[in-house]
Amino acid sequence: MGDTQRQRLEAREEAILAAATSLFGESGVDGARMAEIARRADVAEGTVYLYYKNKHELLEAVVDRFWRELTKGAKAAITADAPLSQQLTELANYHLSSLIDDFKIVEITSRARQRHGEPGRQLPQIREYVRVFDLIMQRGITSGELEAATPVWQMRDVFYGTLEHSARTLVLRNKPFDTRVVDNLLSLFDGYRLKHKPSKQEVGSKDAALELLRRLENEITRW
Amino acid sequence: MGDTQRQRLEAREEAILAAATSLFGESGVDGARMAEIARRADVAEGTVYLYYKNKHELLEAVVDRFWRELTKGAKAAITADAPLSQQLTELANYHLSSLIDDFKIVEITSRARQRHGEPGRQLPQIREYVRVFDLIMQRGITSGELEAATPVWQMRDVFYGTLEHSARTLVLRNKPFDTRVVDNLLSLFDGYRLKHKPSKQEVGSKDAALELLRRLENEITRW
Amino acid sequence: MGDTQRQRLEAREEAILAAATSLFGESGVDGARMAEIARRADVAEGTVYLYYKNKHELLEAVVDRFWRELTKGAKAAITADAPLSQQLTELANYHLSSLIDDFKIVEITSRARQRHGEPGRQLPQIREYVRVFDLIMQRGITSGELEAATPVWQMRDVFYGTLEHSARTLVLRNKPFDTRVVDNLLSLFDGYRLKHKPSKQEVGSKDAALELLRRLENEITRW
Amino acid sequence: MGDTQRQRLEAREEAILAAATSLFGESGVDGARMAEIARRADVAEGTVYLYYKNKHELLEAVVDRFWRELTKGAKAAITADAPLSQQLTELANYHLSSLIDDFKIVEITSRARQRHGEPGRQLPQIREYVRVFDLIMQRGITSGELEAATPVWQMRDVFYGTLEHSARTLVLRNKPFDTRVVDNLLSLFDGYRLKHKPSKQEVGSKDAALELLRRLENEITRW
DNA sequence: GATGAATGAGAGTTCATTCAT
DNA sequence: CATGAATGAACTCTCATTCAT
Repeated sequence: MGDTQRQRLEAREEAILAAATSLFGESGVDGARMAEIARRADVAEGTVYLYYKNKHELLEAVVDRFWRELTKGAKAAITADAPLSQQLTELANYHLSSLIDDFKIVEITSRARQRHGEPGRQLPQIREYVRVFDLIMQRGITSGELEAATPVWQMRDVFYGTLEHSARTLVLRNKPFDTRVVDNLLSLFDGYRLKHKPSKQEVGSKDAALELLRRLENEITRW
Repeated sequence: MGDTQRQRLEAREEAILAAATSLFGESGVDGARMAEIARRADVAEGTVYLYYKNKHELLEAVVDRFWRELTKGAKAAITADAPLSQQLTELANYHLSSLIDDFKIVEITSRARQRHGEPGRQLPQIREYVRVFDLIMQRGITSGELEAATPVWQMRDVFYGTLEHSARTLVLRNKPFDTRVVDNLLSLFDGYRLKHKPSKQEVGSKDAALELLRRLENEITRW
Repeated sequence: MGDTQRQRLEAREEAILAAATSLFGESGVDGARMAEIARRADVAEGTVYLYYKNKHELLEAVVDRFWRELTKGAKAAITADAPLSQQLTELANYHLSSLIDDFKIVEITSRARQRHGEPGRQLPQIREYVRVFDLIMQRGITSGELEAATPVWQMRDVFYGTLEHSARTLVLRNKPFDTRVVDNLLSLFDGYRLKHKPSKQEVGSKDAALELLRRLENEITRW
Repeated sequence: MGDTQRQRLEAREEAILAAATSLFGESGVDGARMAEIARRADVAEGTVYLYYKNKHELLEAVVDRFWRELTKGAKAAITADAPLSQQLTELANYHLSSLIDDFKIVEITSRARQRHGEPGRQLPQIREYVRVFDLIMQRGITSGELEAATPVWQMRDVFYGTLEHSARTLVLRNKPFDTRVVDNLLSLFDGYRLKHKPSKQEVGSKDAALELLRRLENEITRW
């Protein structure tokens, strides 16, 4: 029974978090009414305050959970023993699609950083998420797939920042997930890769141009 | 006398905008009180409403002005006839340092996108700013300093996104402007640079295709 | 316990209505402050809004209640099986004295008709009250005490309108309830009554005049 | 030039009054904005205050003018030397149709009575208008067409009140002017009319009393 | 623990009125 | 006289939070 009791509590907390997440996403932090969150979680208004001291703590919990889940998902999306390029692709795909899907929560995150009017703090759960990126980069260096000259954080900033900005661009233009963003980023990342074989890549540059031309023609019609 | 009158009006509008900008930055949109903005602008509360219909329109004006000024500054920062790498450096430095300095306004920008309960709109002034980046990239392609294979918007996403994310990282870690971020980004951009000027031999029947390619890219850039 | 709860809610609603009624009467609709109404009802300002969405709905409730109570009182004031003339007298007395007592609420009624910027609506509760008058007239016709030639609504307009206007006249002159108004109206209503016996009424017309003279002398001192 | 000047001033005052009248009628006293009144009168906001100290004085002027014009119109509508019944008909028609047409201004009149929060004052211009009714009644008595037994003010209350209430009923039901209202009222007024001219026989020692009676009536009429 | 009625501080906004030009 | 930008007091209403049940 103690278990059942605890489970009910957790289910309730989860319901509140889910309700808050969805409403924050829909209406923004200030647009979301505590009363509406309670209604969606199917609890009384006062009940929310049994779980979270106030609206801001609820927001922090929402954001915290979001990034924790995101971290979990990122780790799950990566094939641990695959070659670097595959791992990067997997992570890029996951990152870009997630940011697109939960764009609103990402935007709201900055609100959770503000405690009282102080300058922004770094949220630990976000650092945890970023660490996933760093980890992959580090692995690449260790395995010799990435050059060691560029610091991890710099490569990560490019990787993370490009995809984040692309996500915002896509969302604001009502565009869906776009593979080319990932493709481009990965091919750029070749610049960080140790080059053993300059070989075939340089061959047929004009054919590549023609091929690209064809692709572009298709793209234009889609834009 | 008409001039004096107009000047006073403009000075007042400017004072209100400045007051709002600083307070929004310090306290966030919702933390900023209209009364305090009026006080800082040294006008009566009601006066603010002569210039801006409501708080949200004031916010929009603040954000609008910020990005317009940013665009102006970016254009001024670039040496028009310098080689690409210098222009990129100048733009990157300007972008990174500006985002660091006005981090709060950048964060607040998302609030200005929300009109009522609609999904986010793209703000024209931001597009204008982004266009500066696109312009540089396009110039690079046209001058043959950048390869034409990668669409402008993709290179720009890397450039813009990396610096933006780096700015956030720096700010949240209380770090100042860091040259290495720019250096790294530029050296990465070498990946996009043509390693050798196209020789005459490569010119031929496929040049038309390349030309078309370039034209198409332009169209894409303009959406 | 549920009963106690419900009773408390109703008591509160009643307190708010009473407070609003008195303050609207004293200060007019726009002169009445919601804060003062709350204070008089001994509740917090916000509490008023739990019961009424806004000031206008509160006004509507006040007016609605007033006319409903008035209707109830009118019905109670009439002796159901008395002869017509008595019923008319009772109703006239009730109507006149009520309108005098609650003159302000009657005046305010027109404000409750305005919803937004629409033309005035008829208020159902007033129609209900007017229906009491129609009912009496109708009864008189049915019982043969009133002639059927004149439509009920015309007789009612005379009855209702005369008394209402008299009430306003009296109030604005700071005069109290005046029996002569009712007497006069009722004697006029003889014009609507079926005349079986022209008999004694015509006798002693000059004596009546003398009698009236004496009465009038008294009245003049009173005016 | 002085004349032109004065004329311009009067035209302006008139424009302001007209603008205020129409807007008060459309939007009610509190719904009417001084700025909008100024706009309609084609003057600057501040100009209104050169002619009227504040909004309430403007309201008083509007109401005052309305009833003065109404009085003028009523006098013009009556054929001075026609028989009583015709004069009554003319007055009734005029009264009813005017109240219907300017229902809003009539309703607003009560607002003009309130000075500061004091109880209502009688407005002199309304008294003047009512006096027109009294005058007709008095004429009827003097000419022997109306019986002297009923005080003038009582007959007038019936006459005035019935029509006023009918006007409100018609307006609120979106009905137009209805002749039957006037017809009914006039036929009812036959109850007040002498059925036969007083014969000489009835004249005697009691005539002095009757005469006094008539005199007293007059005094009462003037309050 | 759960409820939801009650709270009341505080916000944005309006608009009659003023006064420098 | 006329203007209309500026004023600022005062309003209604909201909603996060509390607490008696």
